[in-house]
Amino acid sequence: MELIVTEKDNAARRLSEILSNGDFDTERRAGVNVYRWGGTRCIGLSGHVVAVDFPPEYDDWRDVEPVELIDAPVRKRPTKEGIVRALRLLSRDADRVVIATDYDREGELIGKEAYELVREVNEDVPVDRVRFSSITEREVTEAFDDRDEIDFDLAAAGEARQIIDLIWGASLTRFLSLSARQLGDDFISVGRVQGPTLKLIVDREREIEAFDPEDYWELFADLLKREGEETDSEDAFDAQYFYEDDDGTEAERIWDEATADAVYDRLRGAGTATVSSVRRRRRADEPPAPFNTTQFIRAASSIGYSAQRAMSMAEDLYTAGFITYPRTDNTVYPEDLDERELLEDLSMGRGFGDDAESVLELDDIEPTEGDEETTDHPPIHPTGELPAPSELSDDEWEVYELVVRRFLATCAPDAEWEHLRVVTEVEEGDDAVGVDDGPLRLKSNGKRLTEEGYHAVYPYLSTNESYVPDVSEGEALAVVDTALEAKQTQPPRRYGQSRLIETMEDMGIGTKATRHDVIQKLYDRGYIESDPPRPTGLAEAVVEASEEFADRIVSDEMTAQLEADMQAIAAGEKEFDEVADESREMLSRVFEELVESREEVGDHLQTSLKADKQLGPCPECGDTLLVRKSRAGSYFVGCDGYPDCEYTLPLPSTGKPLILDEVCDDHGLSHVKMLAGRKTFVHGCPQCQADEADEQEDEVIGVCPECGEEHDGDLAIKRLRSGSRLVGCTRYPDCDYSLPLPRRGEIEVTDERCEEHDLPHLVVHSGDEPWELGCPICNYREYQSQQGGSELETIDGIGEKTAEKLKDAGVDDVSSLKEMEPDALAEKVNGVGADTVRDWQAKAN
DNA sequence: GCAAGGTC
Repeated sequence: MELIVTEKDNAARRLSEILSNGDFDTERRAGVNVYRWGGTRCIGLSGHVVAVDFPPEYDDWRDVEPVELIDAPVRKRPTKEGIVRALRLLSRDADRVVIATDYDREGELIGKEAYELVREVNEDVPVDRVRFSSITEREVTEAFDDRDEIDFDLAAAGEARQIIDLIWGASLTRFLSLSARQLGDDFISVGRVQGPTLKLIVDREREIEAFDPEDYWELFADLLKREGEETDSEDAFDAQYFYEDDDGTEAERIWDEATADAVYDRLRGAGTATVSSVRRRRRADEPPAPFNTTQFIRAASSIGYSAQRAMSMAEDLYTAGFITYPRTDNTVYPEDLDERELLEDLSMGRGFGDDAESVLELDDIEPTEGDEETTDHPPIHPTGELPAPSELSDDEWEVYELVVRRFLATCAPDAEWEHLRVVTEVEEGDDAVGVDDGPLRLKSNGKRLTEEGYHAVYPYLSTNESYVPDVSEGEALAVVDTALEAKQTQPPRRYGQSRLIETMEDMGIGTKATRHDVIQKLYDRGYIESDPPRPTGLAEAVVEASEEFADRIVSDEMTAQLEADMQAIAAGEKEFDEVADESREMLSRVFEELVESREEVGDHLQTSLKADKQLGPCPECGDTLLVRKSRAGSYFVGCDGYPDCEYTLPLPSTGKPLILDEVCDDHGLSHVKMLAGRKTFVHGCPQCQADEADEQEDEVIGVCPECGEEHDGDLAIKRLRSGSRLVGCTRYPDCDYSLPLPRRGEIEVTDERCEEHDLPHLVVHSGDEPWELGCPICNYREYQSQQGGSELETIDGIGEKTAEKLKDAGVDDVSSLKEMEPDALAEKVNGVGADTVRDWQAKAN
């Protein structure tokens, strides 16, 4: 039997289709798909199925000095048990094995890992390596006719990366966490990629903080063409004062007020401006290049999606077969992509079908190309498989349409703009002051889209025009309005997520598949908050400590050096051991200094951590109020003087608190924002919230359905000290019956009553339109039924569709998921492996 | 409970 191993299930299936001429069977081994035809079996891995790690005796952070990790043994451990088991089972019976993982460095390493697993159970079987850059009939056939061997040098280059990342990352992460006594969930991490990324954000924040704004002035005028005596002020157009600075370059900003005033006096006194030059230019506006991951994320962010969310939707669209693989650097469509055929498929699509057809009508379709041409995956484009209307959520559809329209755009013609630049000279008014030796000049820039081109099918880029009329040299224009605007230079802007990813790409850190994950990790670690991300005090302290003692971990040089070393290993010029040992020595030197400064580093980190949580003075004892976390995991405000001072204030139960810059005038406490994705809201001053709740009387609206008959409990609208509102029993805490109410808006109790529950209908007044909440019990029931059946979706990695599939397999809640045998469940659910099930079960616990 | 890199 011949066994073919690919990097992922998807590739295994497509490869099998080609090699078997579409005639293959699918079987399941240990919960993993195996494709079978004739004497051949094909199995897909899931990327790396083994990981490097330290032996278990190094697991306890408190037992091991971080420095010991530098020379600790490193072993490989299976991480995808099911796949490893299936691979071993198949390898025993194989008389030939073919490694067909991706054609890149990481693919070579994944191939070597598979090779080692095969060797464990089968010492003699010959192992071939085939390389192809896209899974097409021609390339695959050629690759299988021309088999090669595994490139162990290339794989070793990848292994060097693994081990260096592990040793540096783990030892420094543990050192920082231990020195600041941050163990458990709140550990403090650093790494080769997250380090420089964090420094990028912190450096920008430093620039912003250090920024010293400068005053400047700009002058504007509205000009109007004089046509006989008729003038229409709606046709006025903008002009801006400019001059030539000392270098002879054009400048608009005037840096001192006296000059600005003097020039403005001249401008204001003028009634006429005479056209001194007219320049007309046509400019071609080429359609954008095909999408790689970074540019896709950028475009998705321009329509409002975070990097993480855009990628997760793209992955779903890919798994469902609607778009190509979303992790790619390639910006050149492969030769074998038939654009016409794809356009024909897309022309049947709702929403963009007509646009696809309009592109099809072109005589010549020549798609744009970007700078980067790689061979592993094509740029992201639609597959031509069209989703049915109900198959995608609104958001997914929006992202899908973006990918489709980007493809259309790359095949569409150039757009064309006409730029018109008009320079006018202003006649001096009566009380003019001679500030400027030459004439006072104004410029107007107009642009008009003369050919819509690709914009017709790709509406995501601005096509705003600015109006400047046809004028000729020597023509006199009326100055109808003038303005002197005082401005200030602005600090640099914070990086947005997509800009950050682009910068990481430019710096060469991370990969197309990991950059967005790294940013997510920075959020998870409490290093950045909000969007665009702002660094916390902790982040600043981590970067400062790293800069002082382990500069490499926050510098992109570490990656640059590593890349060079990996090249050398791959080329056979350096040995793996040599590179790894050099790196170990360098890390040892870092630790020599670090260990001496352990306390200093720890104190600094701890101080910053505390500062991130400080709200202001405690009204009881004058010490500091801090955001704290209860044992149960909920947040509250407590006094730093605890246990001497037991003052507390509650916080809302949804979200993670973020302390804002704004401070309450009455209590001197910082305002608090609760971060909870789309449900994020500003809580404000927690003391004010509590005080308002204390002042507000409960409003009785009916009888408690739980204890009313027995104990005369009433239902009332209550406001809690945490700011939330509910309908609850007046006998609380003896009776804890409650129904949720919205946080915002005034609640009106109407005369209309619910017959079933004998409660009044409620109306919520927030925003412009009041909305009918109705009977609170009916409202809650409806809410619950909408949420019903989706308890599984609370587990990270299970979405709506997967939950649906699990339900079909008889698993409809978390507890029955936990009871399932992973292999058995994987057998039943298509596209889900036993490892995934184990992963879910671990998360559920 | 560490990193970064694959993939889902």
